[in-house]
Amino acid sequence: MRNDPKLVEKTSAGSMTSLWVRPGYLVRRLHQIHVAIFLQECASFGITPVQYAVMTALLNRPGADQVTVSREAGIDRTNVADVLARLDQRGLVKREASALDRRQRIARLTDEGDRITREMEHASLTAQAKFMEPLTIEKQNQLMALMTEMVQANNEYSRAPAGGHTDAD
Amino acid sequence: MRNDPKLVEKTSAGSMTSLWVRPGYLVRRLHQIHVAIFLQECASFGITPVQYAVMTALLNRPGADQVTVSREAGIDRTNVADVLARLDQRGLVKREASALDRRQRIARLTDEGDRITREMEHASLTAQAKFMEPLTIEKQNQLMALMTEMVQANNEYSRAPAGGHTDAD
DNA sequence: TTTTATTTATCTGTATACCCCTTTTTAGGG
DNA sequence: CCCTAAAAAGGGGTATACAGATAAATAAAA
Repeated sequence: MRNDPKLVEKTSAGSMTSLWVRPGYLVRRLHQIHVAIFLQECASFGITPVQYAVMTALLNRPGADQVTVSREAGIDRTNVADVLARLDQRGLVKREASALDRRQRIARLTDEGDRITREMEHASLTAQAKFMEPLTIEKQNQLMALMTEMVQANNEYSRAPAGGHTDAD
Repeated sequence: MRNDPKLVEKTSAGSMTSLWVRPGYLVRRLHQIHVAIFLQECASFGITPVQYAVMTALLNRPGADQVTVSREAGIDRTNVADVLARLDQRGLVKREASALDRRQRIARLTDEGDRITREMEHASLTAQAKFMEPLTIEKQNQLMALMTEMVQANNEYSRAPAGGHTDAD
């Protein structure tokens, strides 16, 4: 009780309240925490959450261009290029110019990249479980449903439109 | 219906499923979206969410050292130093060596920093409302409760321990 | 076909976030 | 009192995230 952060009240300020009532603060902390758990759980692979997202996107869509990967993984276009460059440098991804559209740059997992992506699935699921662990199963489902609703509704914000699907499938 | 991202299924991969069932993906997107809305709503001030968190922390605790600010705002210690340096450069914060403990570097809002922090409260609340808008009030409360529970339980992860309170108050 | 608009990628610059390591200062133990 | 452990800050390095601008290629319109 005495330790409940929500009890923190304004001090010198006028109407300032605790950060704990700000959705943005909680979302930011949640993100920090998830990244920390993921990195801890997947330390042996040396792969970040964003890199893993890109790799699974390429697993689902081999030979996708950067914009497609960006939409698939919900990552900024500019950033996707950087991430792919790092993965390329580590030999997990190879990139080549598209024959169909010479503006596009096609990316594909190498054999090692493919292998690592599949091997990481277990660690990834462990990280997820550890992250959600504090909540009961029912609350976990509630949280997932609420977050999904939020992301879908606000999808247009930020430079990561997040298609998740394509009509041209 | 046809547009529901959750309907995306595995393709070439073995057991890979959509990113939309991964809590980490949703949290990352939610964070991206919140930052985008905040920056849009507070564009006239040129202040980022993290800078705003630091400024309100200093409003609540004038003359705090960097570690205290870090805990108060839930921000990495190293990062707080960078943020304070930028705010100092813009004349919103002034820093000085502590007289009590010469290891510490004390930070304080300038008059302009104080003024801007207070002026931003309205825009900040608007951004919050816009962010949560897609949900009903009841669901908003549910989401806040669930996120608070998660952050409290996982508080130890990431280098931003987030005190939020002090026994020595 | 020439012009215009759009798309894709790249480059520069800023800001967050965190790691490891070092320096300075303080606090504690012998 | 000295010496060691701990705390605070800083520097260097990596990785995300996005804004703004430019260049190249394609698509659409005149």
